[in-house]
Amino acid sequence: MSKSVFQAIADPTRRKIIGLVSNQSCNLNELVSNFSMTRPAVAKHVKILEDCGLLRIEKRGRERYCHAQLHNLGEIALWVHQYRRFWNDNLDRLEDILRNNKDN
Amino acid sequence: MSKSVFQAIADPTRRKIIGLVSNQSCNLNELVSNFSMTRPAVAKHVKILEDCGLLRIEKRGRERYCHAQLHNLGEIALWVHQYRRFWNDNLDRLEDILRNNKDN
DNA sequence: ACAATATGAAACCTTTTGGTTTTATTTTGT
DNA sequence: ACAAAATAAAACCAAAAGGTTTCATATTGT
Repeated sequence: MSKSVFQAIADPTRRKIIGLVSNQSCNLNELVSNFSMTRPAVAKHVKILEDCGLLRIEKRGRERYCHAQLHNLGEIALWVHQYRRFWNDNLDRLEDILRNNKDN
Repeated sequence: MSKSVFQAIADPTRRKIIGLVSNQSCNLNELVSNFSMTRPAVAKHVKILEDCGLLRIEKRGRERYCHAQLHNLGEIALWVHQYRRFWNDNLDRLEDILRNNKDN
């Protein structure tokens, strides 16, 4: 069963994977070298990220290149966004400013 | 052991609780009436949210009022924010606009 | 051709998670 | 005073999560 994006980013290892591939696409072994766990463990996390669309796997010979594909994080951004008044009033001001510059 | 905010919002029930109390503070029983699970189950979720600072419990007689306290969501917003270019280029423009209006 | 490389997949294990039922405690209304 | 209400807390349980080891498969370099 495929997880939600919320569940996907709940795990620190997966967030680190996202950080790594967002910086530079790489294959599984390169990813693994950044962690102190076995390759199958990292592979599972990659699979989960792929399943929920946060990662794209490009088959290149015997290697699999992992590319960040993070537009689904928009769902998180949207959800958090509705509560922004709880921690940052300035963001409301920012929206006002955007509205006033609509015609730029 | 207290969970991370990322873990806290991974569960749909907890996100719903956040939605409910952000709209209006209420006690446990009022919360429970919104779910088809037992009160102890909801109470556990509330406890988790309280532990990671997303909920404030006000003791009022024999009741416990739950208030949203969502500034810790800023951590999520910040994390997601760094990847915004992956799903919405307009937000970069928004930042530019903000910069240009710095002295307003 | 074939050893080495990069990976997938299955079987297994332990801990965590999300739920339940049961019991106890504190506060309130009459 | 005392029954009802609101909750806390503990014991328990099944399923999911996160890891491991082991084995199989496809691709590459020499």
